[in-house]
Amino acid sequence: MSDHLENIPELAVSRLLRYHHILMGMSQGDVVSSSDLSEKTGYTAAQIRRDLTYFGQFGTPGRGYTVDSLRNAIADVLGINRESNVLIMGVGRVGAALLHYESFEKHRFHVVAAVDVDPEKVGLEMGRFKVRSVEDLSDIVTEGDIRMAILCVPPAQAQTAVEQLVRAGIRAILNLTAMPVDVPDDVSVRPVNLAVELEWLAMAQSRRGGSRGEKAVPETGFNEKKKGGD
Amino acid sequence: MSDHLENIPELAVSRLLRYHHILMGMSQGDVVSSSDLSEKTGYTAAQIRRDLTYFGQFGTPGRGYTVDSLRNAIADVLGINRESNVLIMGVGRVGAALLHYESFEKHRFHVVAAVDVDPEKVGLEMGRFKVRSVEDLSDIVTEGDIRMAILCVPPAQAQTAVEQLVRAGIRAILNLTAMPVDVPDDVSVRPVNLAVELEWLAMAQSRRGGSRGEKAVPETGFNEKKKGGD
DNA sequence: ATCCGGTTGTGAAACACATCACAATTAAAT
DNA sequence: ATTTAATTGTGATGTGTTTCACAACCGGAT
Repeated sequence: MSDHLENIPELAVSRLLRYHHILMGMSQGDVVSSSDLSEKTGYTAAQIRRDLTYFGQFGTPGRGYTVDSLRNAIADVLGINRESNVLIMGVGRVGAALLHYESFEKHRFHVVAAVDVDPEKVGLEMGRFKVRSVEDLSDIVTEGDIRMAILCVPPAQAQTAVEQLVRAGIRAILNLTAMPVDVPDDVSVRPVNLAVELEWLAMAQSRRGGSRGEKAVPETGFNEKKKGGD
Repeated sequence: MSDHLENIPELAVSRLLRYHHILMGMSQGDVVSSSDLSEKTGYTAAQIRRDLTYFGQFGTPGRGYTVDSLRNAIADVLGINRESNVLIMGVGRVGAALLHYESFEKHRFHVVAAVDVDPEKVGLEMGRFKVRSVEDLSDIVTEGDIRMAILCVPPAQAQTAVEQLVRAGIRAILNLTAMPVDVPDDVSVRPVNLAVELEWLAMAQSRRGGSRGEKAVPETGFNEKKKGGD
């Protein structure tokens, strides 16, 4: 059983992440069928079952899947079944907001440090954190066993900040600045740009206006029915 | 020329949005070739050319595409070639941060109002806005010709807030709460969940750790090479 | 005028992915 | 035990998407 992530179709991987997320919101003991998941996701039941066969067999015919074990199996194959420490780079309005964000913990991400260049901000108490200086970055990263960072600096400083992060040992960066950044091949960046997200909505809007009613905006950019997802 | 959005493959649409975004960051007069775009996006040059053929012909052989006209053609077919007014629902830490966010304007999104339920917050001056009461929502939406909203209320209030928005006439909602919401079929929701974005990074991490070096995290969840996105 | 490097646009082939439809399996009821 | 209703897992099939490879084209140099 249990093929590896490489052999699973890209599109299936994005759905698996979605299933995982939904399963997290269900009570562990429950049983869920492919058609239950179908309703919640908008994907067909057959597709969901097929997605799962890519890496094993988890269901019992006639009943379905137990939430707990299925969620666990997916997390295993996706490689997200572990804790991660996270650092917040830049405690402007956005960074400060994230320091109070609570849903990271549910997903086993632990925000363990906040860093800024501005001497005015270094030393301030924000939420349960004391803001630390970017000069101590390497130490902070090492001591805290941190590999991921959320980048919330002003766009103009994005590239500089990224280089500091990489030098300090960070391997994965969630880029919330509106600025694209370059990184070495062995570092991952995931950009989140709210303006682009609004473009998706604008597209959906014009689609409706232009013709008859149509599907809602897909989560990843692909097939799916309605219902907001988080 | 110029087929309509319905006939363009879903996956191509998501790439087109990406091209559009990149072209926005280039000087209007310049000429860009499919291989230039290939470098910037990680998609193959052939695929980029193919994507464009779905709705017309814009290039000149031997030279490439003029940034301005290509960007415009893409915006037209995607239906995002117009201004949109946007409302911010909930001015907690996140909502307040967005009131100062500047890159919306570049994408022709105009934040024109901020609304909250909390009487303590109503009337406050934030950025260039005076926070208004959720009770005036319908009026605000009508007067401001607003069809899109960014939802930044606490998760527990998400569904209620969405219902208020829909009743007031909002047709598209960017959901920044970590809570899935239900909407009527004629309303679009686009969820943005930072914890899920971190999961993507965690996946990429474990992929590297598990074997040899590999691709960076794709923007939409699919093929692409390296380089941070915006 | 002609050549030449560079690039587009696109049939055709290859590939990836989704859907269909059903045998195999199970838990529960009788 | 046997039946029943439900649901999984998967060959086979069909559709959608990407890649390949190259003719047609353009602008500039000679």
